[in-house]
Amino acid sequence: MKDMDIAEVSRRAGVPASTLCYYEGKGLIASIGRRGLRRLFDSAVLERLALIALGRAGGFALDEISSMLTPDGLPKMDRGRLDAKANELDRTIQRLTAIREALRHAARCPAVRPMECPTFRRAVRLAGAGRFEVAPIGPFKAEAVSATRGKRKTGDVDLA
Amino acid sequence: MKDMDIAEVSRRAGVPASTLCYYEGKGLIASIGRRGLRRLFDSAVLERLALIALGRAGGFALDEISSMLTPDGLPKMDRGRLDAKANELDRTIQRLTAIREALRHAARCPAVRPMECPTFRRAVRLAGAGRFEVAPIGPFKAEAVSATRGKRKTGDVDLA
DNA sequence: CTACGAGTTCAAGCCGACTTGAGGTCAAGT
DNA sequence: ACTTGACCTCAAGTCGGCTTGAACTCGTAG
Repeated sequence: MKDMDIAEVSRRAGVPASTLCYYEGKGLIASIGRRGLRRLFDSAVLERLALIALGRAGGFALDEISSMLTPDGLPKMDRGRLDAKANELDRTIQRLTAIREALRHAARCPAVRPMECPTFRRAVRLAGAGRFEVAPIGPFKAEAVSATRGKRKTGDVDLA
Repeated sequence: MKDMDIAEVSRRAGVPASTLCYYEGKGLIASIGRRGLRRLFDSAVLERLALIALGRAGGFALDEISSMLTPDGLPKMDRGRLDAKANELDRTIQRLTAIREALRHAARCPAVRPMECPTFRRAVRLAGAGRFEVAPIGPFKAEAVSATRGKRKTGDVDLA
């Protein structure tokens, strides 16, 4: 396979050349050599870029992605790690699904105040958005859905 | 209703006081007055914060959220806008689902190189990886969202 | 041979959503 | 009256993922 210059990789992968440099700097991709100063890539990089894009689309950080790939582009994670990631994603999906339903519902629910509507409140709860002790009309137990991985130091919601 | 000081709101909503100030500055929430310098809130703010958290959890920007709420906390978006949002979210969910499947599959597929496996390739394709318009992932999780607000003019992707 | 322009490096900038720090105010407890 | 410490404001810092700019190199077409 003929090797490609950065412009061609950029074109074929749909990734700006500047990003390719950046990725190379981070060790996410590697050029196969140089012609003068210029990088040369072989087509394997396209595959690798696809994997990187897949990871990004899944919300993974670049560092995380690079820890998931060997220098030769093979995944290097054990099954447990992959499954853990999948589960994490699964929780995200469930949250987003709840929010989507909340939006759809809000589009046609006639309740004056959204929180008066049980369906809406349920969505809020599923979204893990508000463990708030708001107007307890009906059973509204906030379970610690948290798992907030940012450092929420104020994280101890009272909700007695 | 007895009004609350910022510490109480913070505690009950699980949101740092600094964030409450920040939100007030942005016009997302409002205090009902001051005692001396100190802000006073009434309990309606908790509900409003729940809506804000819901929006954030859905990956919406603060500006976007504020454009969706009236000053009195009622949603002000028309049905079309809500549905559009829901659809957006729906596409995100589908992408994430594809990625989740890719991960699960990768955990047990014996193919040496991931891209040799048709199932995996399909997932990559469904994930829309390559031209990423990376969307809402987690709240409180490394903001994967942002960034792509620019122009991805480096358009067509051509996977290996 | 020479100019052109694609490529290179490195530092700095940008965006969003906050957080942190310095320095100041003031309500309330003793 | 005095101390305490919760609260205030505003500027600046942080983090991730890039992008942009300036200054420079060098392969290649004419």
